[in-house]
Amino acid sequence: MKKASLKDIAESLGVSKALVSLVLNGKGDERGINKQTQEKVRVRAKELNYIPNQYARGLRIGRTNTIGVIVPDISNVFYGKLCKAIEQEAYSKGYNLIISNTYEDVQKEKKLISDLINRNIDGLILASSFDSKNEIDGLREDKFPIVLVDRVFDDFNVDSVSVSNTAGAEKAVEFLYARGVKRPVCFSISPVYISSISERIQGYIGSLKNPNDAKLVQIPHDNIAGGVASALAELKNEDYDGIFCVNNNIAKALLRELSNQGDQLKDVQIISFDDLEIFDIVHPKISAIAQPIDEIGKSAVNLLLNRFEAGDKHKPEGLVLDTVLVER
Amino acid sequence: MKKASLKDIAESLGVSKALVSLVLNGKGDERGINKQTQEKVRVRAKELNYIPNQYARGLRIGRTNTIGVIVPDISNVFYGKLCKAIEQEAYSKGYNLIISNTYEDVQKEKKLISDLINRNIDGLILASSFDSKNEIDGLREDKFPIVLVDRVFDDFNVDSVSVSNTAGAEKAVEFLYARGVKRPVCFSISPVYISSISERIQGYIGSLKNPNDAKLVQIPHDNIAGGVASALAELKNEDYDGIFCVNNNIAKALLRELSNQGDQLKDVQIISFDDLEIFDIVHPKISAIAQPIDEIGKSAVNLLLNRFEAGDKHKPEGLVLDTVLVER
DNA sequence: TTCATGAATTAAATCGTTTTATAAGGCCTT
DNA sequence: AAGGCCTTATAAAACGATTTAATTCATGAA
Repeated sequence: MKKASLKDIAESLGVSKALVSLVLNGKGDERGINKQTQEKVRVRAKELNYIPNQYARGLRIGRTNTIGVIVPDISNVFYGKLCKAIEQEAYSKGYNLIISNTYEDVQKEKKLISDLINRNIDGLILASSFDSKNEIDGLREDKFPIVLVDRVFDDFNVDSVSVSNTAGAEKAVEFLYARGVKRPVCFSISPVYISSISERIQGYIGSLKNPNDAKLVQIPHDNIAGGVASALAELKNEDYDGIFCVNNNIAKALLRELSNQGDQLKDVQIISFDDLEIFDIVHPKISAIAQPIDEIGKSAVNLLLNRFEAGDKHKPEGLVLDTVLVER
Repeated sequence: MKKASLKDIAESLGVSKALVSLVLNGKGDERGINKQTQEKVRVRAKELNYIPNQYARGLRIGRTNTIGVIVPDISNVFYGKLCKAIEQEAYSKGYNLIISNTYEDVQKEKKLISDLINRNIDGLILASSFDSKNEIDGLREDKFPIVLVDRVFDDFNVDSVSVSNTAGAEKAVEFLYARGVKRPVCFSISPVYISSISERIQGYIGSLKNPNDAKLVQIPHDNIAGGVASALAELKNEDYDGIFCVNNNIAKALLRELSNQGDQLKDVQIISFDDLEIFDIVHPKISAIAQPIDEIGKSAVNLLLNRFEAGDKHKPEGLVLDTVLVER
């Protein structure tokens, strides 16, 4: 049983391919095609289990109803949930996704972008690892529809969805103070050129009571476990009583290290950017600055769809969503 | 700057599209095309930044170098990691992925399968929520290349990659006994028709010292938190000292519930199928039957690629991988 | 001169749609 | 009988690649 094509339907009914195409695309009435004929076509299409070949269609009309998604690592819960949110919204609007991971590899990201584009995706949702917007300027010039998420660049000419990282970090510091913390320290990831991370660091420093003795630990992104361990060792004799983790990876590593050491840090308050389900079942419990992941995904898709409809006269939008403090 | 096509290259060089196509597909020598001409073509292609239109190509040759992946929920860490493993292997072999989630919705799964297939994916990797293989018989008849992962059916006519769930569950029970547990109970998910789950239950029952008083709790998959809570309440007066969770979702819910209740179950040993990073940073620590996720993904892709090459004379293979006990 | 051989290249068909421009036929007017 | 005007339907071109079956042209052999 081979797949049925337009031609099969047409021949079996003794009509033309054009007519069948018109009917199945809902243009039957508009084009004044006999109701009965229309009905016949629809019935036969169902009988033959006709499914249009999207590639022929895409070739002809230049759209494929497919959105490309590029994230650093889909097995990271944050991006997993983000992809889920994107997928649900896209699916409900009739779009499929092609998802790819960069693992923070800039070269791979470049290759992926061109790979996806020549697969005729209609648009791209990108959580980029690039250190500057230069890399995506080419896309901008080509007016390729793109939405940046999570990690954005200061550029009003491209759609983006992000959260108020600075404000989130401020909330985190305020929370620590409110819990009686006197000297908070920030566990950050390096490199810090990624917008979301640098904004969080700024927010942290900016809201310290005494910005001059900001304690900032940089942990290499490719050796988080080791970085956290040595950071804790170095801080051993320092005087601190609160920790702000810039993302969930750091918080997880911190938890693991504390667990290994038999958590002798009982009197330290911890808060992390990104909420994880596990944060309230571990010891010590970890408070969090939660991102509205579903909304980020949903907005990104809708921004892209708007762009599809408006075409060139679309005015790029930089959406900034709020975070939520989850106290534990 | 519009995208360059074969025709653009051909015209700018005064040769035919056919020649350009041949050269760029590496068939230049084989077809005896002048070396210099070949060089000219390649140079010009680069100049014009030529990228073949995959949809035209796919339409013509019937392949698209795209693999469809359908999983229940990509934001579940297990499937997230599985997708990552699949993506890495596929990418290294020149394939892209289209990933979709079913959220255990059988109707959506059906729709997704036909959606993906008419997008001309070359093959499908499927972690199915179907309760019987009937649903995929249509695909089998059409000889559509498909590999089942994680959840398989007893059917030697379709490729599959799974783990030895029964043996894994046996290991789990043995582990509990070895830790001095006398009366283990199994927290299962319902419905249990999913192969992986039912095999684990069988393994559990089969390896009990006294199968007659097997304690089996069924927790509805759409209300795991509530199910676990009421299960614990019911078991309150029962006499048990070990828990085997059939998957990570149950273990997570159990942890949360224990945490809420201030874990008054200190003397209960817990082991879960599927390992999670967090299992060793929570209290109580949770042992696990770990699945070789990377290998599952890798094998699935390679099985599919073998099938592509061998075509109809491919003999389906049911790969069963071993689990690893992680003691904590 | 003619014919075969081989090297290098190409014309044209094809994949399955969509869409534009046109046609066929019926009926009504004049 | 001819024209005009609906209604309904269709032929054919286009999208951009691949591939088969030819074609051209030079060379060497008979």
